[in-house]
Amino acid sequence: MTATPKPGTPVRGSTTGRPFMAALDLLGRRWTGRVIWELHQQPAGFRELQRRCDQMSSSVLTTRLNELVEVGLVADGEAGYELTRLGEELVEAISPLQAWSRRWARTLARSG
Amino acid sequence: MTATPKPGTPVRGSTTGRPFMAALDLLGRRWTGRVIWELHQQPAGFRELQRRCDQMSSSVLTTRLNELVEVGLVADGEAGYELTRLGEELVEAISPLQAWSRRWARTLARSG
DNA sequence: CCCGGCACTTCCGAATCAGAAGCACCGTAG
DNA sequence: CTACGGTGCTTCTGATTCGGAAGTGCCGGG
Repeated sequence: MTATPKPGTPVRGSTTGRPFMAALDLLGRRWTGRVIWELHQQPAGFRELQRRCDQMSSSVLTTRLNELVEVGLVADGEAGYELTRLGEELVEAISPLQAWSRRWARTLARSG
Repeated sequence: MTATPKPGTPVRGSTTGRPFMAALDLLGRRWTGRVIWELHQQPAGFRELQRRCDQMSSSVLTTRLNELVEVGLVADGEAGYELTRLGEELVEAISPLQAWSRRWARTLARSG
């Protein structure tokens, strides 16, 4: 498996390991954002999470969960998988994206 | 090529086409976030952009640029490729990620 | 005409992903 | 005890996507 991107470690496309680049790399993997978002809505076990992510493949879900645990965004607790404090902070950091995406939809609807 | 994710269109992993899911899908492609970020720093032509993105492959850069133009985030102007207003708003929407990534780095450095 | 730079495009091997199937481990019911 | 359903993976195969080198066509200058 490809190395999980972490700040301080050189990642795909950046030899410096700048935290922001590592974050872009981590988020730039299929399903990563979605998994984080769903766990923010509600902690869940493996299968429920898989259902909520439109039946994403179990093999990818396994690797995503491992990656996210490894970098401290997700923990395996009593309620199943759940976001850590850091994970919740990430959700807050990308939550403006929600409002933006609605603007995007409106703009595209008018002109595209 | 896979369809470019757009709000209102069913996208990979979501039959509803909810704008936010489309945004997560779009950003969840390799290099997309980075390309947007670099264009925000400074508009650039194809080759300069490729250099600034750590020599990402030209084939992928071409498809990313086409996708981003298609969904109205990037335009091909006088200074080369540049973000549209919508694109700049997206950068603002994800800019909290910068501060977060630094917290992430500090936290991992202590405990990971 | 020749050269260099640019913006791609094409090709192919490698990495990643999707999807189905299967496995081992519970806890409960019989 | 055995059977059974649910869970969290793991494995496998084929499709998609990515990486990287090479090539193409189009300027503009000399």
